[in-house]
Amino acid sequence: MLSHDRVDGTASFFRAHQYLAREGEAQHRLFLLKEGWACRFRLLPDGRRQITALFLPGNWCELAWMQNFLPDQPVVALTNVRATAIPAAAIRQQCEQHVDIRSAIWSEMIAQERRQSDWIINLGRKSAIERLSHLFCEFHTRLHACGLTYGDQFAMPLTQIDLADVAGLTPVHVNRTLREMRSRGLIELQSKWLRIFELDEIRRLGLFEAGLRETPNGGVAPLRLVCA
Amino acid sequence: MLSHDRVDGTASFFRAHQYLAREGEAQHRLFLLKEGWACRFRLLPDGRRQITALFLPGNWCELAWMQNFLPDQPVVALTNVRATAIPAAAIRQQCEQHVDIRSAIWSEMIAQERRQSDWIINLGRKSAIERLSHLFCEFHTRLHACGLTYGDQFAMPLTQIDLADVAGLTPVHVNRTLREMRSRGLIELQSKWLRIFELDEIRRLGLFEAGLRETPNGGVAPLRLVCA
DNA sequence: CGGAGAATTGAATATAATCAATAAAAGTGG
DNA sequence: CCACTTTTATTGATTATATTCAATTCTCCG
Repeated sequence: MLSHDRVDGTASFFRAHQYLAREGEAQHRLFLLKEGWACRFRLLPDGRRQITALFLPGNWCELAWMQNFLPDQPVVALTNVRATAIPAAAIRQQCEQHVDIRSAIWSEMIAQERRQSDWIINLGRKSAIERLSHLFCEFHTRLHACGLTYGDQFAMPLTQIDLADVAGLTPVHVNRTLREMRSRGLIELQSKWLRIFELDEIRRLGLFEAGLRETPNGGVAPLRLVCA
Repeated sequence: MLSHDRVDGTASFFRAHQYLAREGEAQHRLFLLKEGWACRFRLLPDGRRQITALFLPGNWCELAWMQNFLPDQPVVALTNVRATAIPAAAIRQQCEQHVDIRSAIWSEMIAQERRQSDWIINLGRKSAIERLSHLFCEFHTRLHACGLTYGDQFAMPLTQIDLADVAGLTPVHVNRTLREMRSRGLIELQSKWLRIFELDEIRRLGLFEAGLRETPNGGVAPLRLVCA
């Protein structure tokens, strides 16, 4: 669909726990994730951590760096990560020249904002089991979009500590909530592999609205940038 | 700075509680707020409400509509609102043609995303008093940027119910927390007028990091679109 | 095999929600 | 401008959800 011959992407690899970006260190390349999970987070002075975004295969990390080279939050790999690194300037240039790239970037940005909005709703108004249910639905939808689901199951590499830092809970409470979900026959989670038995029921439970999320760019073809 | 002669903005007025946009109703104009506050929110089936964004004077409501005409969340005026309505198509066109407009829009988008990220941290990891403190700092910073603060005080039109729906708390708990803040001599809040006595202390308390937020566009002049 | 991080469970505690009632303030219409 | 209604603010008492502290077990990895 798109020719990106002029975008010189560099293959990059990160190991789990390795930083893709640090707070305040200029970042002149964006990463297009090919494989693995990463997250953006903030650490409060007393050690509390909140994950503010998850980057999954297909996602850009981070579009904001196109405009502002100084990340205000660190990004760290949660698993081994394979990505394509592309100079911010090159993307800007491509953006200038091609309508469809512009549109794709813009759509990705809006999708990101929408997920953030969902998280706000999650954190502000939902119980622990609702939050985790919603989260699992989100994972399923996002991974499904890039062909990484296998029916009702998929790789979910987050530890309970990570889940806690996403869902705004303590690891202990995440543990108990997962137990509850397991005992109710809703999910199966072991060895970083998640199976959702009752997707519809979990969607209801998590108040997940898939419909709206399926067309984040309102009819524009969901073009995905692919780099060399 | 910018000539916008080709952007035909229409003056629009809304009364408090009037909808600027409804979920699923196509929205072909964006609003540039001149005066008053509005919010975007989601209502859960059982009545829980979470406000996911606040629009203050100077803000666009909403940039996402440039790409996607169908809002996925309603926007309602919290006070009387005066705004300029501009066709999404016109903004897109201006965006295509002018680098500085493109840059300004992009910066606004990033600033919005950053505020959302802050809210996630707020909701996920902070206590009630920390959340409200952070919120008040955010209001102060945002209003200060458009000249609507008077020293340490400013108009803060949210009811305790609104505050609760922003901060992910119950109105009752907001009430008690405000009482606590008052009794500690941190703030004064009456008749929709907020005075912050100890801004530095409230910033510490709310874990508010103003520094990062002051330069949302990384050195690019903070150009603000002004319409006829 | 050994060690570190992760998962699990119990008990006690804390923060915030819920229920309920009253008081104050703001909006409405005559 | 005043009576009336509705919304908002306030407080107390009780309950619920989630946290904290602590200890043990399990898993993964080198």
